[in-house]
Amino acid sequence: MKNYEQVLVALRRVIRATDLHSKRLSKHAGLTGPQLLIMRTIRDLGEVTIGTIAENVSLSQATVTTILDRLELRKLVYRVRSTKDKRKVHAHLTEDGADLLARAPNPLQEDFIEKFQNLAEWEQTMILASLQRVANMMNADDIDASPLLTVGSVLKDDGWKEKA
Amino acid sequence: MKNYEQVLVALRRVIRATDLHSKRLSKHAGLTGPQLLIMRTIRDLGEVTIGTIAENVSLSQATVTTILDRLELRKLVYRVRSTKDKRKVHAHLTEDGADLLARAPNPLQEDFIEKFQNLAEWEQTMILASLQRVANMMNADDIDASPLLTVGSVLKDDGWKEKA
DNA sequence: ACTTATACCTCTAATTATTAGAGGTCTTTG
DNA sequence: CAAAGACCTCTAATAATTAGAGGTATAAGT
Repeated sequence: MKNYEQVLVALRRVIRATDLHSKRLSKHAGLTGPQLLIMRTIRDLGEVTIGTIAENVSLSQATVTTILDRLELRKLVYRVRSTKDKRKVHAHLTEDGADLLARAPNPLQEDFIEKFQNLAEWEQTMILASLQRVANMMNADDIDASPLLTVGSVLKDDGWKEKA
Repeated sequence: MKNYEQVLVALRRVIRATDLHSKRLSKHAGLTGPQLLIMRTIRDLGEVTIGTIAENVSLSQATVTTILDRLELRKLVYRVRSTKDKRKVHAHLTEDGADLLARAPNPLQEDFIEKFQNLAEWEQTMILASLQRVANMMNADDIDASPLLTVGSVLKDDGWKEKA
C-alpha cells in the first residue's frame, strides 16, 4: 500500500501547485478563483446550464448556485430559465461581466504549466499516467473490473522522496 | 377482518358518489373536474405554490403540473416563480380564468350532499366516523401507537348489506 | 355496435436547481 | 494573536418539472 500513499502525496502536491483557491487569485479584477473559473466557462461554452458549469469546473451544483448568486448580485451574470425544459437554467454574462472578464488576466494555465515543470520529472510522468488512468476508468463500462492503479510501472524507486 | 372489507366497500361507494372525474363535469364551462378543482383552489387560497395545490386537491405535484400546463396554454392561469425561494412557483388566475370560473357552476358540493344523503343512514354514520378516524391519525404524533379502526362501534350488524 | 383516434388524467421515478446547515479557509481588524 | 467577515464547499432536503407508462372518456368512422 506504499504506492497508494505516494500517489496521494503527489496528487496533493499538484493540487497545491495549481492552487485554484481564492487567495492566489483575489488580486485579479476583484474576482476569486472559482468565480473566474465559472465566468470563463460561461463565456467559452455559451448557453450553459448550471449542471454543465458544475461538470466543467468540477464543483457541485449547489456550490455553483451560490457562487452564481454572488456574481448575479454584482450584476456580472444573469440567469434565464429554459422554456424548453423548465427545470433548467441558463447562465449568461452581462456586459459588465464580459468586460471585467476581458480585463482579467488568465494566470491559471501559465501558472499551472510553470509550476508543473518545476516538479521532478518522475513526478510529472507519474501524475500524467495517473490522470490517464482515471480518465480510462471514467469510460470503462464496469469500473469494478478495472485493475488497480499500478504506480510501479511509472515510478522509479530511487526517484521517490518526500520533500515536505 | 370482515369489518375492514366493509369499510373498503363503503369508501369506494362514497368515492364513486363524489365522482371527481372529467365525465361528469365536462359540460361546465369547458372545464374538466380536476381543472375546476385546481382553479378554485387557486382562487380561494390566493398565492399558492404547486405543492400546496397538490395537497389541497389530493393529487401528486406532477399531476398538478401537467394540468396547469393545459390551463396555462388556454391562458386561464399563469405561473410566477418565487423570488424568496426560487424552487417555488406560485399559480395565479388570469382575468379570463377568473371570469370563466365565476360563470362555472359549483356542482361539486351539491352533488356530493345529494348523493351522500341517498346512502343508507348507517353508511353515512360509518363513513363520517371513518374519516374522523383518519383525520385523527394525521394529527397523531405516533401513528403506530394509534389503535386500529373499530367499525363495530358504529356499524349495526343487521344494517349491513352489499347492494352491488 | 365496435373499433379507432384523441385528449385527458394519474402515477412513480428520474432530473434540475435551489436552499438549509455545517464546517472549512483566508483576510482584515482590533 | 484573537475575532469577525466573507468566501468556498459539501451533503441532504425540498420544489417543480419531465419522461414514461397506463388508464378512462369522448368523438368519429366503419
